[in-house]
Amino acid sequence: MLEIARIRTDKDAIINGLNKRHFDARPIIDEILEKDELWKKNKASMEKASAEMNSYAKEIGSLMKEGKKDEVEAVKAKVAELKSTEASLKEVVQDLEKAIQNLLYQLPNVPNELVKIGKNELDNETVEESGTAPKLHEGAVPHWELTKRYNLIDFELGVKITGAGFPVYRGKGAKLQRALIQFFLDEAEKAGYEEFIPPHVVNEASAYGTGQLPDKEGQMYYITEDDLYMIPTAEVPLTNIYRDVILPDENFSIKMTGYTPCFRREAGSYGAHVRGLNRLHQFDKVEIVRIEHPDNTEKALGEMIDHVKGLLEKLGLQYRILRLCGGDTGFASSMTYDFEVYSAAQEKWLEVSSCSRFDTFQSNRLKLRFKTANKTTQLAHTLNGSALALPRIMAALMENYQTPDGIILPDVLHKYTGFTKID
RNA sequence: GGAGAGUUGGCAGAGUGGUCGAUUGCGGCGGUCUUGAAAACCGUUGAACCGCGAGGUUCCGGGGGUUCGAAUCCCUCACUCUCCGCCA
Repeated sequence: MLEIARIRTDKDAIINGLNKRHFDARPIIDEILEKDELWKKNKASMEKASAEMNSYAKEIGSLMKEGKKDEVEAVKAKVAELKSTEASLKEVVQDLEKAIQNLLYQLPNVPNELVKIGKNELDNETVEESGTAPKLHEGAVPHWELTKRYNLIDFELGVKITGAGFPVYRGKGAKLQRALIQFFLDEAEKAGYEEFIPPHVVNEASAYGTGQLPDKEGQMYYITEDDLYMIPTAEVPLTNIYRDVILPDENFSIKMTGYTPCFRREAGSYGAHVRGLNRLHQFDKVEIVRIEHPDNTEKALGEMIDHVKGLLEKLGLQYRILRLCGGDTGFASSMTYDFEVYSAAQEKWLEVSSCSRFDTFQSNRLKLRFKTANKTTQLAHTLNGSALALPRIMAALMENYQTPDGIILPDVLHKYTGFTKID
């Protein structure tokens, strides 16, 4: 959520920035500013009435002590009028606050200056590309054939137990998945991230804190009986660790990681997009989250990108990095880099990671602040990225490392899996 | 699931209708003393909003009510703890 103070001072910059998303913010911002002016006016009158009432109340207090009953009655009469004035002003003020809040919720984050104008994924810029596509043998097949051939993942069994999009991993498939999680967590720890195992369901306040609510309500599984949401990513519980926190000074750089399953309803997709591991309702992911001083955000994002690159290089997967255009950048993000690995058998790029900076968009909702040198409070910056999402990594590993004799795993995984080959 | 007790500032913990945004202790910060440190002593120490400022308003779990006046009384919701039951 954008800060109202920033809208007051930087109106034009915000409107221009949001144009890069093809989002016309002007009508909303004009309405916000108009209501904001009214709010200030009414609030000032209301506070003036409150101040008068407070002083009368004190006066009554001292008159009571002196036992001047009749004078008390006279003062009470004066208060009665003020009270109804204050009550009606209060109603106006609260209505305005609610309306402004609702308008603010509609504004996405302002894209970073590096972000290019654009409508959708076709306008994303490729900023880096590594290696070349592996040459597969004659008769190479997509991962959904391989999972069946080697009995690694049973999609039909998941349908029986739960429904589409909830695969059952078994045997070496389950082990490979667990090995990758362990590998990713170890690498994150080496890079200085503290590991957490957070709750997999969160309350409403947490879902608001990171911006899943109110914009993406339909994306999350909702447990009505207890008013809880199943997490769509570890970003939600991890970032919310710092909800309503004021860090004591400016010297901080908080680095967290966590493995969790992620639950997404993902309504409205079909066909090849959801085939096999390409899109699931439940999948595993290791997430990295950072809370940074605004001066350090750019550097932090760079480090996260380098970390993800390192993982993909160790796994020997060809990848490319995209800087998302305005229209494709997530609602809360000011800049997002997507990592895609090349799936040789499907002959297409699969998104395996997304690293984003949110600047103050999340921290404003979270009330995540730090104390500056001169004792004021300032909003911190939040960032997060996948390092990495498991299903498409699994898919790419299986497809790209397949041979006529089986799937030969990259060296780095051997100590985690306990086997080198799936056949 | 049943019964009871709670929720106050970074923490501990007072406060049951009127100068209470809140006694006190610890912690933090500044100072005196000291070669330095500790101890002792003195001072200081929550957040949000409006305002150039002076200043004002709001916040004692959330919401609502009673009252001229609420941390304090009433209603309601949430959460925490204790005991019992059930159970990994």
